[in-house]
Amino acid sequence: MWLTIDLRSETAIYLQIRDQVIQGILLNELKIGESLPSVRQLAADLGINMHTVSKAYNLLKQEGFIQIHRQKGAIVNAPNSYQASEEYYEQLKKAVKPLIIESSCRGISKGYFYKICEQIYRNIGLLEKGG
Amino acid sequence: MWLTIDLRSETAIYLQIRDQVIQGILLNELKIGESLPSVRQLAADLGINMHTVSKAYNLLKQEGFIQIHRQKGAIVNAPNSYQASEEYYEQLKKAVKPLIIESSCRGISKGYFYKICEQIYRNIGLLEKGG
DNA sequence: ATAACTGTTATATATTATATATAACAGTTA
DNA sequence: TAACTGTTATATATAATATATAACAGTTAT
Repeated sequence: MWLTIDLRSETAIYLQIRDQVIQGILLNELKIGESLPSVRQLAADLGINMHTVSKAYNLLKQEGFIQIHRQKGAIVNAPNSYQASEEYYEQLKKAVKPLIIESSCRGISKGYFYKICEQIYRNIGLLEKGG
Repeated sequence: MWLTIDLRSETAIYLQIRDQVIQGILLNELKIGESLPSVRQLAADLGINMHTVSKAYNLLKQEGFIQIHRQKGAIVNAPNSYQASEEYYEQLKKAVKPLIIESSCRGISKGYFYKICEQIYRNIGLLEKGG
């Protein structure tokens, strides 16, 4: 299973699932039209409650990443369904800003911040399959 | 007062205070050795509870940004007290990574992501005084 | 000395978010 | 008919956040 969770993490379980599904889509581990495990199946695999998985799936649906069919289950959407919107740009800015402010305050230069980002991008690139 | 809070924000009040104090330090609105308002004073100004302010101050103390003296109040530390540590680098990476992953998944290129960061850095630079 | 101010501690309460536990429902598929 | 979907409902537990009072111990100004 490509999905793992950390029960001791400060990040809520349903958000960990959400983030990893998004990562799976980016890395092409989850392809367009592909089905995610059923809420019961994934919950059993991870040893958590069904409703926690359901919460993650519904969030992903609300954000456009997947569709949920009553019978077919959760299916990965095409990229146009979750293309960055103006609203998302603002949300992203609001999320990045305090990180830049604190890191700057702690003496991390712009160049070094970008270096850290480069590491992350490189790390994603290495994981990415079939470009 | 240079500090404002948004009660409807998803960000906890005590974290909003923390973030703005850090921003104040970065922008030199708060100088080394300068005192922050007392917990009671700031709470009254913001129309919130004393303990919420106290929680923010204690977090800032724990992170090295300020010192708290029983009588003198909360005093801004010198930069060496909150210089980025190896632990902080890891924390920063962990915070930035999901943002890069989601934005990439939503079709935002590395170049555009940096453009957004540039906007933020420029915005900070414009606000910065006597840098 | 007294009053006014510090941060701290303690106790109690309320709300919200997160997570779990069961159970049942309605529809599909084998 | 049996086994599987997501969904809905109800109930409970825990933790985080925020507030409300009250008191304590030490400093500072009057």
